[in-house]
Amino acid sequence: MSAQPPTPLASRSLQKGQQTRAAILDAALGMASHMGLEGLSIGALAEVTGMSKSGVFAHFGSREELQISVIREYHARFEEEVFFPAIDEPRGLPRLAALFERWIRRVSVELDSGCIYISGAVEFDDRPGPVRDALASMVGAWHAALERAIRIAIEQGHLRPDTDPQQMLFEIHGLILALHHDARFLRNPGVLDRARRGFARVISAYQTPTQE
Amino acid sequence: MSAQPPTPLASRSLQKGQQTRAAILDAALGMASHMGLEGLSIGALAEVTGMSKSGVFAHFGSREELQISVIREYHARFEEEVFFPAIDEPRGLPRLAALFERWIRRVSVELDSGCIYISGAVEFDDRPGPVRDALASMVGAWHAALERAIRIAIEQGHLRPDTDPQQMLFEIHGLILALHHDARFLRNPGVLDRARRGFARVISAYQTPTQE
DNA sequence: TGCAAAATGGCACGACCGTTCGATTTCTCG
DNA sequence: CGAGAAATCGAACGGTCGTGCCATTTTGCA
Repeated sequence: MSAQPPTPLASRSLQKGQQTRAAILDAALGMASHMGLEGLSIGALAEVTGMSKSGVFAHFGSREELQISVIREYHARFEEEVFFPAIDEPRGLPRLAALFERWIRRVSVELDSGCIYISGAVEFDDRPGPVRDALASMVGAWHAALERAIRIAIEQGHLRPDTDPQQMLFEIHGLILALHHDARFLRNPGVLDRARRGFARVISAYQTPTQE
Repeated sequence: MSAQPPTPLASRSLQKGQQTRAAILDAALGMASHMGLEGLSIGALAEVTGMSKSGVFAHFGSREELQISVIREYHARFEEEVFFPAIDEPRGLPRLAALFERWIRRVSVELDSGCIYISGAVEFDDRPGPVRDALASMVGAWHAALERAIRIAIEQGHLRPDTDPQQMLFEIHGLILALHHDARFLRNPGVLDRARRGFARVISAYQTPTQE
């Protein structure tokens, strides 16, 4: 839908269109971060980018496709900022800790605030359809990556062998959600350190009783 | 606004009006549980209750007031189902555990599913105004009640005296949010027991090292 | 340079929204 | 029972929304 050129000729004609499409997507991501995926409006998007409504519309074909594109774009940036840098860390606890540290920063930073994975999950938990499917797929991939990191930490002997990876992931995920809630809704300062302390407690509960 | 009669005469004229108002509010609560507070529509509400749009509208005066009324109604039911029954338990850990157990049931039950506190926090974290204020007030009251229960458990000697109540509340709240996320968005079964196990781990981390 | 294709703009449609207003029905109570 | 108040209805307004259609501009390539 976005990689193969539909016309047999003109193999590399993806210049101007893709460029403005990227600009629209960038604005859409900022808008969705503040107003949610359901708050995305083609009219408002046109106003921000200085284009006409139909000009914006033509790039996606439907509002739903726009929402899905925003989700994919968020996924790409999330990988870039959280997953890829952390995956360079040594296998086991260091990598898991790096994933968490970058995760909490991504969620709580004031700038382009708001995690679409979290707000989208609430918006679409009762709304079946392609948008929900795309969202669930991305969130599932991220959770699977985290679970993998936990399993590696077990294999490396950093965590107790009887650790339940899904249970541990559940508890870590809860810390992220509480961070998001308290930082963005309640505007509690210093909540980032609460998340870090919670993570340390989870780790210490599951790690092999070496030092101490 | 809802208790004192506005007219000097007619002291007990709150019969038919309040009755249909309650019916509307009941339908609105169910609708908001599924579509969110922003998904509340006066037209759809009129269709469900079999009234006219203006008939529904007249009971609240504005959509915002309707949303706030829904929040207050949810708060009342939350108190009724979670807070009041648990407050009868003995002070300390039993009471705290009862609060948590009723809380997770309220959040994860399939029927009129969806916690308005949670979905509302996401919807209004970037939207100032009276609705957000009302929501934050209710959530704040509930968190304060929980923190009080934790402090009592410390006083009773059930929890270690150096326990940070806010930190503990943060971690418990995370379990609830993760439960809500996994149950409603990911549709993971058995996630209720994950929340219970997480709570047990939090308790065991903060409780006084008596038995074992 | 010129031509086809891609990109964008302009305009209007139909649907739904919250809200207003005045008429009408229904209730409440002396 | 009857008067006055409360509750409800019906229709309409102004607005925003996503979307379709067609003219126009811009782009990219032979």
